[in-house]
Amino acid sequence: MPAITSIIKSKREELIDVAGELFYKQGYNSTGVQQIISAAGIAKGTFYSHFKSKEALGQAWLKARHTVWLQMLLTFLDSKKTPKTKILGTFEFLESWMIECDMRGCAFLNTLCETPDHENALRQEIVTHKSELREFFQHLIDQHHGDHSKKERTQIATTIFILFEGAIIETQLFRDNSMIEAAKAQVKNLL
Amino acid sequence: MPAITSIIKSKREELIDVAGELFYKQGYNSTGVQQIISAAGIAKGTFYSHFKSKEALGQAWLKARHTVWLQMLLTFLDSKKTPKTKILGTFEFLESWMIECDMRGCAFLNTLCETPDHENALRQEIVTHKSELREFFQHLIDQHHGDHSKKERTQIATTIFILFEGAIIETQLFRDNSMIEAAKAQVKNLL
Amino acid sequence: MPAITSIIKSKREELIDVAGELFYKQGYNSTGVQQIISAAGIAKGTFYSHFKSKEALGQAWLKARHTVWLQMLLTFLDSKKTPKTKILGTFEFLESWMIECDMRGCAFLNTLCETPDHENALRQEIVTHKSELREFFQHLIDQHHGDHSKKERTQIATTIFILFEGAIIETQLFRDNSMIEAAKAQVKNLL
Amino acid sequence: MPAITSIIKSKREELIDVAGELFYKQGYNSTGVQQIISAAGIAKGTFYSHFKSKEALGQAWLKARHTVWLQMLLTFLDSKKTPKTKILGTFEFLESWMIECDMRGCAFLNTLCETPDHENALRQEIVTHKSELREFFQHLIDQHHGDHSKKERTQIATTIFILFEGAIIETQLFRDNSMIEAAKAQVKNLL
DNA sequence: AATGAATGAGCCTTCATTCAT
DNA sequence: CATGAATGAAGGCTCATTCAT
Repeated sequence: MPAITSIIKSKREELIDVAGELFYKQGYNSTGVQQIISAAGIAKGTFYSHFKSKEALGQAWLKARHTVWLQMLLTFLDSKKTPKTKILGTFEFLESWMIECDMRGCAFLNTLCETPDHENALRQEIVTHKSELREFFQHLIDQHHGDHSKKERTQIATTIFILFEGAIIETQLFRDNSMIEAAKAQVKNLL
Repeated sequence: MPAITSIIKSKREELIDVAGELFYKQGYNSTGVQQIISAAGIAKGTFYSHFKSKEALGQAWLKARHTVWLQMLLTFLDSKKTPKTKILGTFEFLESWMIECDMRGCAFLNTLCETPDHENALRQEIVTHKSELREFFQHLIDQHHGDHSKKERTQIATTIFILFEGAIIETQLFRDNSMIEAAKAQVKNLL
Repeated sequence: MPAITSIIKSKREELIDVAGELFYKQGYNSTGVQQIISAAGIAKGTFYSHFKSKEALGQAWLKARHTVWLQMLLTFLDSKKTPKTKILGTFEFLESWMIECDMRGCAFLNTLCETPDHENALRQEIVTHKSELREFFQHLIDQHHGDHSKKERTQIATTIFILFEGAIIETQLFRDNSMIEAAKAQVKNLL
Repeated sequence: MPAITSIIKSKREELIDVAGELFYKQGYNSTGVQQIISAAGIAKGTFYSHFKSKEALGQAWLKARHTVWLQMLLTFLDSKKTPKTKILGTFEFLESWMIECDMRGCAFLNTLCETPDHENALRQEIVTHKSELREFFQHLIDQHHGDHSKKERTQIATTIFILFEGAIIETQLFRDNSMIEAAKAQVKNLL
């Protein structure tokens, strides 16, 4: 039985799941190791046999979250067939995501704000995630605006990225989707 | 004598200053009351005679920060004479501010991300600050685009606001001013 | 009532007493803060309002121990009237002390051996204590051997000091007073 | 192949070596099993298949250290041809040893001070080591002072032993060789 | 033999707040 | 108005050892 369950999900992965949920809901700093192990039903020492520190768990969480989130987005966009509809769909995804998470916002941006020290180990995961998100927009814009210069395409993709990010954080603050609507409307003008 | 010194700066204001610096640098949650009173050179009890809780101090800090920050912005924009140059100047202000604060970002957005509970007392101050910032852009756009419809003007001001916010948070992450440049370039197109 | 008891012994001094007993019996490293506060009947936070760290308590302990120990020695030597009998009396004191403490040895030497890092804050207290003990022997030898050269007197006092120290540590190991006897016999030859 | 490598050094011996270095540098109590296995590059279970406890490893370490240390001493004394020069040479050995180990002192005395419980299993190894060291001096004195009575010879050998021990611990404290010099000067007078 | 997950008590220290002085 | 002792839960992490694989 342990063999079978371990095929399904390793203890390590389970720990990332349990901790990740708490990290997202309560914030990384506000979530204690004690709380994580209580939720996971394991002992302190066991935790530290899987992760050398809370920070290492935090890193693993963000790494996993990057994959999961991107997959969620791509699944959402599956029905959209053109670069343009995919880009606009990304903002629709944002709307449904924000409603679902009760406007909790982005795990990466939240963690960014919680880590003033820019040499913090978590920062690299955040940089990676956001870089790839910008790349995602860039890729779609390159397809959609194939006739524009590279410089123009970069400017447009970056603008969309900034609008996306700004929309996330302001939705988190104002707790309604009006900012996403405004961002999406502007994006439409750019396409 | 106390009257004179209190004209210069009251104990309460001094406390807000000292705590504010720590809150901004280290984050609100990561700054302890003990550290604040040590830095301020006062006793525990004294602290609680000025503020009923750390949260109350946090509120006072954000309230004061709103005023100070806006004043900094307006001073920066003093030389700009038109709505258009004032709006673009706001992004120039952002650039110089981010360099000065070593890309620490916005105290309000950082605190937002640290307070998952949206009923947190600090949230109201953040909402107020960001609402007024959006209003500030709205006011300038209303002047600049007097011929546009109200709906159009709202859309443009909101877009600029979102670009401003997104630029802040991404500058904080990537630690260079390229995002502000991109945002400013887009704003230029809107004016 | 609190006023009166505080005249007799402050909480801080009581804490040093309680901790000191544990430090001596179990060793500095093997005594936890939790155990100290349990024995003292106070809360964790209270402890840290009196001492900024366990190390600070350790320093205070050794500082106090130096005074107390020297007083014990001087009291023991009160009946001895000449430098010679005082020196030999010091070894008699050692005998009775070792019996009383069940051969636990010297708190300073024990702590020395527990602190490999020679920059450890406790080390200075140990150096001070042992320096003053050597000085104590020096003073008595200077009186007893007033006709000898300074160099000779220094050599003799240092020898006695080394014999004293060696006798302590070996008594601690072999758990009988034979080493003290041998040391004392040698000291007799030097006087 | 395992046979050949085991001729060179068994896993057990390697473990003693690795642990011993840590025990000596950091102290027995301050060195954790985890640190030992990390340094040795083996797993927890492997460790406990070689030693039933940390204490058992400690015993093995001291047992080995006794042999190694004595060998180091004898090698150092190889060039000394008389009992007298061998005894004085022992103090010269002490000087060079203390310099080499950065005044870390004697592993046996350090461990003695870390083990308040005199029934501790490590104590026996320490007793054995120090007893043999005293015997070593006794042996040389018996040769050198063949004309003295046994009682006199015992007194002299014990005195030298105590001076040696006292010199070790005070060199550890004061971090210079002056105590060894003084002890050696006194020993000269006894020969 | 060797692995490393599991245990749970313990490490030192800080948390925000209260309250008697 | 100021002081700082008092609280006790919580912070992240290590301890020596066991045991199923």
